[in-house]
Amino acid sequence: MAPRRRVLIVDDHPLFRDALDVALERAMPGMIETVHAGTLADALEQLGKDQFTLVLLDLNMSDTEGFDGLTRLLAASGDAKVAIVSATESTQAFATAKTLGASAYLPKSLPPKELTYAIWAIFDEGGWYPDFKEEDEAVSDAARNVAQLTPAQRRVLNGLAAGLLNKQIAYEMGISDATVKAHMTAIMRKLGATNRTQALLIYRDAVS
Amino acid sequence: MAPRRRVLIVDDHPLFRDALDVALERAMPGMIETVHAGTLADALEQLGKDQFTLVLLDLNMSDTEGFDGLTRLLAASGDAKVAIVSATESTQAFATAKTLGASAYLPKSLPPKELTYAIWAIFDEGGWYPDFKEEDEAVSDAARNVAQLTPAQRRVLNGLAAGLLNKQIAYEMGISDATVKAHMTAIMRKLGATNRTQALLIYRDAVS
DNA sequence: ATGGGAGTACGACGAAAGTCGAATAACTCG
DNA sequence: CGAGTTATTCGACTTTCGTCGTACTCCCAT
Repeated sequence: MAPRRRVLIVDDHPLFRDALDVALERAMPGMIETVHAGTLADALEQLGKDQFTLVLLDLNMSDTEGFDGLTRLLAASGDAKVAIVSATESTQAFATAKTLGASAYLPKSLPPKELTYAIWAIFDEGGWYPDFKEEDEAVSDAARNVAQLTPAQRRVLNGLAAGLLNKQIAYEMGISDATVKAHMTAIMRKLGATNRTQALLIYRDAVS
Repeated sequence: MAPRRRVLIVDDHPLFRDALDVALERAMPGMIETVHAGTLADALEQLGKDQFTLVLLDLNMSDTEGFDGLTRLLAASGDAKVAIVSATESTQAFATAKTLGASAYLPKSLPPKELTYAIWAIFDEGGWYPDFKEEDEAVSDAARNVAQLTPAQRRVLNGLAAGLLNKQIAYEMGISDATVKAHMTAIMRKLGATNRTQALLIYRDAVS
């Protein structure tokens, strides 16, 4: 008999966490033990306390916007695989998640049967992605550039994508705005932009 | 017998102008007289000289980016209807074109038969649009806000969407950067943004 | 004609963004 | 363990942005 699996479900919507619970139970009855986390902070705390086999992360959380949470979770997850659950289902989003290191990408629109199959694939084959062909060079370029940002830079970039001032980003991150500016400079260099507007355009292109 | 129709084809790609020529001829053999324009400046000049029944405008021209050309053309077109021909086919683009006053929107991917039908519809019913349901409130809101921008403001906004500095936009428009800033302030007020980053996000949301 | 009301244009000033250099921590690799 | 690399942090300067007041034009409505 296979070992019991511990899965951390990270989603700010309790109903949706339950839905994922049910889906996991249906896919592997009695084999899975789940822990719920309603915020990213919660999730990171749980990961610090216990070992998990898999983390299911909702990308569109109020706590953490975009791919910021993914990298932070990946950094803290140790051996656990991280699977994205998201309402957005563009090939760019798939590609970015894959490049960043997510093991799977489960669109919320996925039919129950395919979801079950995807869960099997995650445990048996190490991952699962929707069918998509790797996009043209330009798109992968942008995604690759975004992928090589550091966690702090990614958080700054998310602030930018929310239309925030450096000062506001600094407050949210608990650092000085001088630091945010330094991060912003690094971001622009890595993305090949000369100002924040261009950086935003490139970023939107990569993750849209 | 119906009167002869004069159509102005505005596209910087000669091959594509010819293709539209052929499509028009196939839809209404012997009924249509066309004039070609390779740039927006050309088109405006032609509109000044002659009367036209219809103007076919390519949105993605090197001369004029985005919906800026559309409003300028609408202002100069007098009685002529203006139909958009474009490679982008998002509902937002349709909605924005419609709100700005374009009579039709012809995606380049349109099959020949439907294109023929669309041309008939433009002349007989006054317009044609791809099937799309009016999007949720927020999107229409953004489109409506973009629609109420003045021509100069629209050109500034296009510069912003290209990632340009105010100084660069000023050079392209042949005005001082102080004026560009004034336009930018007006744009942000109309779009409900507090800085250029937010303005860009709202704009991208409206026309993506 | 004359008085709004837009639209466009500009200068000046305070605020925000971006650059440069430098210091500290954390991590890797021989 | 020490050396080198990278991430993060910040302060000081310069450049760019955004606001405010103002002026000029055009239009059209009373």
